[in-house]
Amino acid sequence: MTNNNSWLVVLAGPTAVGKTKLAIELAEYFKTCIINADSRQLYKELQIGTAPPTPEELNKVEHYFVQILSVKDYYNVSQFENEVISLLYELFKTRKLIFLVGGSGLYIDAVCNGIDDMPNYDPELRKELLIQYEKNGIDWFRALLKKLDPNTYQNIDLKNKNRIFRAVEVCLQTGKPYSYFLKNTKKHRPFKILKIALNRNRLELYDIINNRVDKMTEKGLIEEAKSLYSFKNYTPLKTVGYKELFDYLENKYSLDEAIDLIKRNTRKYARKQLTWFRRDKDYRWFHPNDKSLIIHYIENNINERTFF
RNA sequence: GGUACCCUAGCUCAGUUGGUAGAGCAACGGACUGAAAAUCCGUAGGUCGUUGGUUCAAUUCCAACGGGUACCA
Repeated sequence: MTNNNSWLVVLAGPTAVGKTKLAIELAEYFKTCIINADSRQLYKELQIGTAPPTPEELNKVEHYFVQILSVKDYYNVSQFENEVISLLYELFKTRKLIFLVGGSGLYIDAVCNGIDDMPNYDPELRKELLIQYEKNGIDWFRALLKKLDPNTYQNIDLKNKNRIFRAVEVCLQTGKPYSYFLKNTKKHRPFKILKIALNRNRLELYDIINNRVDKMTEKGLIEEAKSLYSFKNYTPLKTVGYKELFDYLENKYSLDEAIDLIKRNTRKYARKQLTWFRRDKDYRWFHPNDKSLIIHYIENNINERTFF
């Protein structure tokens, strides 16, 4: 895979825009496989709410990283990066083009650029810090961060408690400031990358999202959420489509309110994804219906027509 | 038909003892390094129901009209 003719083609875009369908058509055309880059389609229990490829679709094209984990498993972007990269080493032995398809911007960037080497989080420490947080509030945490890592304190969003938590955790775990690990260096990849993003008219996208939520409830999303209720505090269940139904099951909302909230939060999520992909100027934008334009774009870039 | 109350941002509602107005949600934009479908930040948007009166000045007080809600007949 050290040759320069290996291509990773990224297909990104907001949820419900049509990535899955188009990716399968493209993979069939180029006779290759798909690596999923959607942080929630990794989990096998999330069958309905994350709109993973259907069994028929999975049969058409070889897929990787779809429903490989349990919601009980701990997982993170760094593991994803490492596992995808070693899989790519294998796959590029027999293929020249591979698709990376999904909507999780951070996961895609981790594969394309890499992320810095840092310690994993320590559940015990986090539990302890959570207790401190409840007791002392966010100001106490800010002060602690300022003491442990003035550099990060200067640069971080001090209103974002997840960021503060993470930085403090790394400092306490390693005895070194978080900023020591944060090098922001782009890793070299022994393959070329072509980035494609999909988008469509906003109202049309919202319409598709709203309809898809209705279809999910018809398919049994509520039952699925009920069956996963006992895992509601696990990270993978902090997901649009599930968290709202957990609140419904706790009588915080009516069912109708919960479903409206799922639609609203999915629309919001789509916008957040667009913000992420817009920032990266390497993306070339297409409408999901422009399949032949996309095929030309890929072929023009890779300069070859056979892929075996 | 009578009485009372209401009409302010796309929605739900604050508010101005008279000096042309805000919150939450929605909309739109942005940030993003082991929680990322997470977690945060910002922007815009109103002839304050209509018409008239009082006043230096009315979204605010008064009247009529229109629309709504509740109660009484």
